[in-house]
Amino acid sequence: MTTVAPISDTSSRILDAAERLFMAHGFEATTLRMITAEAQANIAAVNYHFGSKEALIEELFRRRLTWLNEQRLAALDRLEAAAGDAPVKPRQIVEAFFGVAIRMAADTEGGGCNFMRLLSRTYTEPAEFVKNFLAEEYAEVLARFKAAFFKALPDVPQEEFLWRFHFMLGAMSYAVSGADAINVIGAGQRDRDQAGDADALYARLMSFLIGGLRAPLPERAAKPSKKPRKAA
Amino acid sequence: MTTVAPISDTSSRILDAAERLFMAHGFEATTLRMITAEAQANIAAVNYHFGSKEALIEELFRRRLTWLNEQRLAALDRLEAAAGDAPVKPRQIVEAFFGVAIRMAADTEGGGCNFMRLLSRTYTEPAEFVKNFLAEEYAEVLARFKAAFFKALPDVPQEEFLWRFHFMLGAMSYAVSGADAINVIGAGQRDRDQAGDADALYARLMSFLIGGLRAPLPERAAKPSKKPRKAA
DNA sequence: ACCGGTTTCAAGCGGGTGTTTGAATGATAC
DNA sequence: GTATCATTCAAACACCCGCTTGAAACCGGT
Repeated sequence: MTTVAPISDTSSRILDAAERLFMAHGFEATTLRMITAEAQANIAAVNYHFGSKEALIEELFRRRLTWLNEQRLAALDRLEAAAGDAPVKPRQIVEAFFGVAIRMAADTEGGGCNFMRLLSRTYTEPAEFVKNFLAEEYAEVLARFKAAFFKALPDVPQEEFLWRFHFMLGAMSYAVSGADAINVIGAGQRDRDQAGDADALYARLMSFLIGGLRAPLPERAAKPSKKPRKAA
Repeated sequence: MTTVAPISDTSSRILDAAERLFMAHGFEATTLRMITAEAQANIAAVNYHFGSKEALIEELFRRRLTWLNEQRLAALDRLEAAAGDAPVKPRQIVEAFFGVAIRMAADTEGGGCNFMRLLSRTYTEPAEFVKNFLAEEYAEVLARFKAAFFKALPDVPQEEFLWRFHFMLGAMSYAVSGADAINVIGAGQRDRDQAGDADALYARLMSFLIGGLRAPLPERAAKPSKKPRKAA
């Protein structure tokens, strides 16, 4: 049920363990020894199969991210084919981009859940090589979706839209890493209805994203940046 | 111009350096030797003044976060006093909570900028002790703001609102850590108008947040979670 | 049965980590 | 001037890191 055919038993066991542990502890705090212990492999296996810890991380992202972005592009292709020359509706583009991701985040058995939470956190990761790698992996899909959005929202200045897209990514990031984090703001006492969770989260996030995307444009310099607005 | 009176020269130099370096490289990848080198202090000074690396991190958050949350509570106090028994308008509550943060993120001289970007990233940080610490520090301010929101949005189910609040936190997180990350999605070629940036970002984020917060409620189970919706 | 190539393994490498120590230094009070 | 305290410092501590090594184990083909 994994996304990708296993190259070797050991190396895919390592990838799965790494995915889980990186998600749980972060890149730096997760050691190769933790990974190989969980994968029941020798520590030398990592360097044998991947070459280095960095290369392991890149391979880990590649095996899921290419599939994820292919799905996104395929969804966009379908939408654009169906729309002909007319622009695709913004909501549909949003669904094509974020829907695939949310669906992957709901996959608890195949491990897509772990990966999506890792990916979300990684978008703001400081490590240089990760940033460069992600920028490269995302280049095509971002170009396509940006173009589609620009066409679908001709009345929104492009820079304004790029920020809103950025905000949407942030909201999605928190959405998928949220099953834990939502406890921080104190919704923990709710019993989680496991099954409906994914659909409900999807619907919630979509409403929020569309609402934000279609919000009225801010009047420039709306508020003074100093604080002394005394009362309402 | 720092937020807090320096306990000792050395210890506040260490805190400032740590803030900058943690922001740039993350907690694990930043070593005490890097910090003390930048702060022009001996490496033993960290353990002398703070006790451990963990304690340094906690102190680093404490000195900014208490001030930040006091400002938030004071802003909410003013709003509630002005409103009397009537509920405060949602937009004002959003501004009280996120406005202070955005303003702090715009403070490049005092280092508030570094801190806010660090804080944003930390909300999804895996390290256990950080999560616990943050949950404790946020407890009061979250309780107050949640109550205010519930009162201001009686037509929104509380669980629905909590998720939207979570999404808003995500959007803000990306907003403040975005000056870098926005380059990933390719807005880099824009020349950044340094001065107006903070105000413009504030206005943009507010529009987006309010739009998302006030979006129509999702009809439950809006979409099938399987993917075979063939075309538009 | 023997071989060539792939994979696993225990052990070890150089180096960096957070933390500790005990002496040197500085400042303050009597 | 000397005793007292807080602070700084160089050096070392024990430990763990990512990575390498060279030999052992496995395995299909002939």
